[in-house]
Amino acid sequence: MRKDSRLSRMLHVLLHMARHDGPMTSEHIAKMLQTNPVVVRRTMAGLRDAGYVSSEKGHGGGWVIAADLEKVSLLDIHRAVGGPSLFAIGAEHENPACAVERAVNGALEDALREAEALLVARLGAVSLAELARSFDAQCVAGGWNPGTGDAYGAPA
Amino acid sequence: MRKDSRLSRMLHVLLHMARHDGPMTSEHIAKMLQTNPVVVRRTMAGLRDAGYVSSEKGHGGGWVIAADLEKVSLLDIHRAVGGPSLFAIGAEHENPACAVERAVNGALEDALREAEALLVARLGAVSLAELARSFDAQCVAGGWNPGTGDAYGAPA
DNA sequence: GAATCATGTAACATGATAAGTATCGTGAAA
DNA sequence: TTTCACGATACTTATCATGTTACATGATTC
Repeated sequence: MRKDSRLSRMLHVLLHMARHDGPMTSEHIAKMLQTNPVVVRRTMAGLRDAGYVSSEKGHGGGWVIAADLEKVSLLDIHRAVGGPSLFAIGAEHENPACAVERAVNGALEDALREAEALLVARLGAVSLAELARSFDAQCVAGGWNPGTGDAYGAPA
Repeated sequence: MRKDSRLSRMLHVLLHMARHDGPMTSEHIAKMLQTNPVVVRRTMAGLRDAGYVSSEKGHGGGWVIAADLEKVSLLDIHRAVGGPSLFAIGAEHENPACAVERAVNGALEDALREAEALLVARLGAVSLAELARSFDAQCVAGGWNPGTGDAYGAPA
């Protein structure tokens, strides 16, 4: 099953926006993500509704960050893009009549619940600002300075 | 996206088989799962290849358990049905050229890896026999005796 | 105010994958 | 030899993120 990459993509965009002066257009962002401007607008609409970014039309318009990155976690972004189910596996029926099936589903859901709690905790513990700082630290450790420009010509 | 229910379904089937004398036909199993016999054969083929069940053709044929349930974990079943990806989210590109994207993916993958390790540990720690016993215990606690027959007429 | 730029939105196509279905072949038991 | 049950193939369906086209709306520039 193809994976939902909205969270990953939005984090990618937000980090670029953080080190970018002025608005970024959907067109520009789409090139970064190697996709279509409409996909960008569609996905970023969730971030706008949550107040993390804002958008302006017309000349000089585009997207800008509208929140304190220290106060927004990866989990917040996950939820802003729709908070899709984290897992690809699950039970077929919600409330099965069969007692065996209920027992099986209960056991599986226990395990999934634990894993989800861990994942939610991890995503909730990291702010966008921290993620940006850890990127900067990686750059220094790697011996090159990304400066303040876009970094998508960076060495592999 | 619709969730992969193969693990859940196979656990359901195996517990019924454990409390059932003689082979169970794909038709019979399909009714339990509210699906089609072909889907049953397709999914159970993985269990057969792994040696957890065996199948016989002709009169009196069907599926029987072929392994010690104490020695088969939920994780084993997950792998036998194809071991599909556990998560519904992930990164878009495997090895992005963009350094920011690599940093984002790395952070996400760290969190996912932890959650996956926990989930794998939980599924690996429970044997089918334990799952069957916990079902029996639930029955007793609920004040009714499922006996040795099929239990899918059990009270909700 | 006309042209241009950029977002907003609707509608439809695509891709991937589990699941559902129909059909025929094969082998075993009665 | 008839029936039963699995094995295998091919095709369809359902779902949903993603991709794409087209057009409307609003803001800036001239």
